[in-house]
Amino acid sequence: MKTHRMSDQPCFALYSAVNAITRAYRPLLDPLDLTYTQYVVMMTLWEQDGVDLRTLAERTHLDPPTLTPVVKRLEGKGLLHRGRVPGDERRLVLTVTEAGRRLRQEARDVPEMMLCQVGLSPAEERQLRALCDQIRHTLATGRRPPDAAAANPPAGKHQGRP
Amino acid sequence: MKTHRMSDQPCFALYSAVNAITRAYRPLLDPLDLTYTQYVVMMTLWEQDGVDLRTLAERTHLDPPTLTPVVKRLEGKGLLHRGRVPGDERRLVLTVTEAGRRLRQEARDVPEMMLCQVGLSPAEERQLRALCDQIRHTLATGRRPPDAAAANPPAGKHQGRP
DNA sequence: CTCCTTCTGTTCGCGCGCTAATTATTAGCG
DNA sequence: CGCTAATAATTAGCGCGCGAACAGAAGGAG
Repeated sequence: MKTHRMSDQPCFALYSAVNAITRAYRPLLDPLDLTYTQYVVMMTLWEQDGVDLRTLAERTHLDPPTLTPVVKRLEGKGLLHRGRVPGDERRLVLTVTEAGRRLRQEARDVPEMMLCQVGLSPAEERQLRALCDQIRHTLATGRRPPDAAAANPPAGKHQGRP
Repeated sequence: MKTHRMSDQPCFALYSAVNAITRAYRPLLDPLDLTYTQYVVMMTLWEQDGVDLRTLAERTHLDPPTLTPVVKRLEGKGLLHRGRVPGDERRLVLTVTEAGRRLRQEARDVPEMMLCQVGLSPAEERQLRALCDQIRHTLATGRRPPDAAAANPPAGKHQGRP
């Protein structure tokens, strides 16, 4: 019988690391009056706004029911505008306001400060990002990406689909 | 100016991967009537019970205010007992019940099924665990572990402490 | 013994993150 | 045109995860 110790589980390591990162982000984001999720949403909209809620959900990998209250709070802070597509009253149009663009300048050093706090080398960052993206992709599609399947055979016998 | 695209941020990759993992765990844990956090707590107590809340908090890397309602729900399901140290009414003693031990058998395949779903090779698992443990340790102690500091110089100039 | 400090656990308040159900609007089809 | 199906967003309900404030028991100095 294998160990099955909690500390040996990669998922638990990930889970604990993310909790630690969220704690570490708080002091950086408190001066901006943002939570980490709100920061993720703003960062996504800074890249490209004028999108609807579903598009935002796909780009953040979050669900619409999670995002609805988040964007409402961000609208309440005056950082974005929740409009509707003219001609289709169902679809939202999320637009960053002038205040939201100003906040972008205040937040411009956050990613680099965060990277330094987690203390990874550039090579380790790339490794970690690749592994996490692979996990997310595998779980989202239900199978491994074809290129990784050849190079790195998975561990056990409980394949999700044969 | 560097990219600062959301998809380039290792922290965002971690955050999204953990959300995906939590979603993936749900169908595995629903038959056991456990959430992922409850599963983590039970797994930790299966390793060693008879501990107090602070010890459980250290081993799960969670806070007492998070764990109090979790262990109360687990007690409500009859999986563990919340007693007090005789002679020190402050300290809890968390003990797995007979039903809790039975659940351990039902849950014995969960870790392996989970590992297969995330689709990592054993080597990738080790890499990921090492990176996550390093992040958590760095953020918890405020500096990098001495061995890693020599081998992998960190990226930028915003060192938390000089 | 009494005050005061320390330690353990709990409560409070807020913001996610998700599933399921609901509402409102549009598209499609006869 | 009118009915139905679809689509987009929201609401409802639950369980974290955490900082801050609190309650109560134990320990220690005078």
